[in-house]
Amino acid sequence: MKEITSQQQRVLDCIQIYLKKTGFPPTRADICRELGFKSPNSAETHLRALEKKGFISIESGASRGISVNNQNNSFGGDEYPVIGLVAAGSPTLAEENIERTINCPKSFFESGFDYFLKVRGLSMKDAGIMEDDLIAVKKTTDVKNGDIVIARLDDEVTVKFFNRKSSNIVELEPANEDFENIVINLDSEQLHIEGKSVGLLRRN
Amino acid sequence: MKEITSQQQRVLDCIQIYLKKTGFPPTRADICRELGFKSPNSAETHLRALEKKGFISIESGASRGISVNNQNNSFGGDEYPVIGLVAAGSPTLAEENIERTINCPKSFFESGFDYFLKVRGLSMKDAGIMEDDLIAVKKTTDVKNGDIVIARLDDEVTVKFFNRKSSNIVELEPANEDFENIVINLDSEQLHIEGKSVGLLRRN
DNA sequence: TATTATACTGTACATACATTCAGTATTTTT
DNA sequence: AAAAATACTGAATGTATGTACAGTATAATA
Repeated sequence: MKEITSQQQRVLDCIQIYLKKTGFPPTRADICRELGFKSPNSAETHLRALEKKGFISIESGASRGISVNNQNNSFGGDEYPVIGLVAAGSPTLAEENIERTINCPKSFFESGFDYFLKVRGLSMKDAGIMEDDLIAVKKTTDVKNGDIVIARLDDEVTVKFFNRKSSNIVELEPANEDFENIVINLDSEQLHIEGKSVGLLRRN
Repeated sequence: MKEITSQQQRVLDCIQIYLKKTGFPPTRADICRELGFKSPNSAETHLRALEKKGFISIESGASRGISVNNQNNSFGGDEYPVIGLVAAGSPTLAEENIERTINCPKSFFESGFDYFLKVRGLSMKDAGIMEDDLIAVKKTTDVKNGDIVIARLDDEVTVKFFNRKSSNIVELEPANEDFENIVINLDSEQLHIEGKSVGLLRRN
């Protein structure tokens, strides 16, 4: 792979952006429109240069027959928000709570998921959940005993094991002996199940 | 999303396969060729039906202007092997050691990685690494003290903290008080560093 | 029973597009 | 100093391609 010029990089970027936006590659005219060229041959020569250098492949005669050879791009998946687990306040998908996004396929965690929750504290450390880990959360209220749930009590959001003791008693159990069980009487207290953990992602 | 007929499913599959193979969507004629239709209008009507039902979008007038709306496909990334951490034997990429593969972008773990290693045992549990977790391994021998490394002693492969005590003494430290440090004298013993952990993936 | 959706073949046509040729100019390499 | 690569404009052309129109036939709905 030879080195790329700045203009060729612009054209390559243009192709990638167009692909992500529309789902199919641009025509020569599309590239001209995006980059301000006035002749389709401007795009053509850049494309041929990119092909010669190995960055793209061009199917001869086919309209929009451009494919980007470089496969380590993160295109193709969705952007999933990373939400900080703040001590107070619910983990909503409001923009101000989104720290950043991560690109990965929806099917990455088996049952699908909705967002990543960034973990604070060590209350679940014996379950292998450490500070700054990202929990893949599936929004659901359908949880079973033993599930790791994202629960909200008033404005406090927490990650704990779910354990229904009786029809009106739920225990939220940490996985760390330094922390106490939280016993909730549903008759007198409000418990919101935001979702449950379906996976975990840690990036060193 | 209404229900799809079997023929429409065939056309949709055809589009996805064509996309994966070539990087751009098929023409009506391409679909006919793939599925044995003799008139481009056969493809056209199926496409319009798929559009009406919401499975695809069609950019009017644009050649190959088909985009698949369903985004939970895992296309676009690479396939990374998952290697079982057997008590004896090195974690090679030989086919017999590959349990399965996972599709994700190379850039998913910041510095890039080479394969997933499936964890056996709890020797690193206080580092949040549990049984059956998948460690993203980057093949390298460039490791620093405190890195979690995949090390091989004779035929024994293990995941531990790396700690170089002196020029010829290396300690491999577990993150579990039930396990002992492994002290290696490089003068008398062979230590192979297979790589280091750059991330972790857990799927419930 | 009439209507709509599905599932095709076959022909035709305007235009969307790739591609070539002819220039001009600057920079880089040999 | 010559050659090759880069970076464009502008015009021209053949064909690749979307799409409409005209049929035929069967199954599913209303």
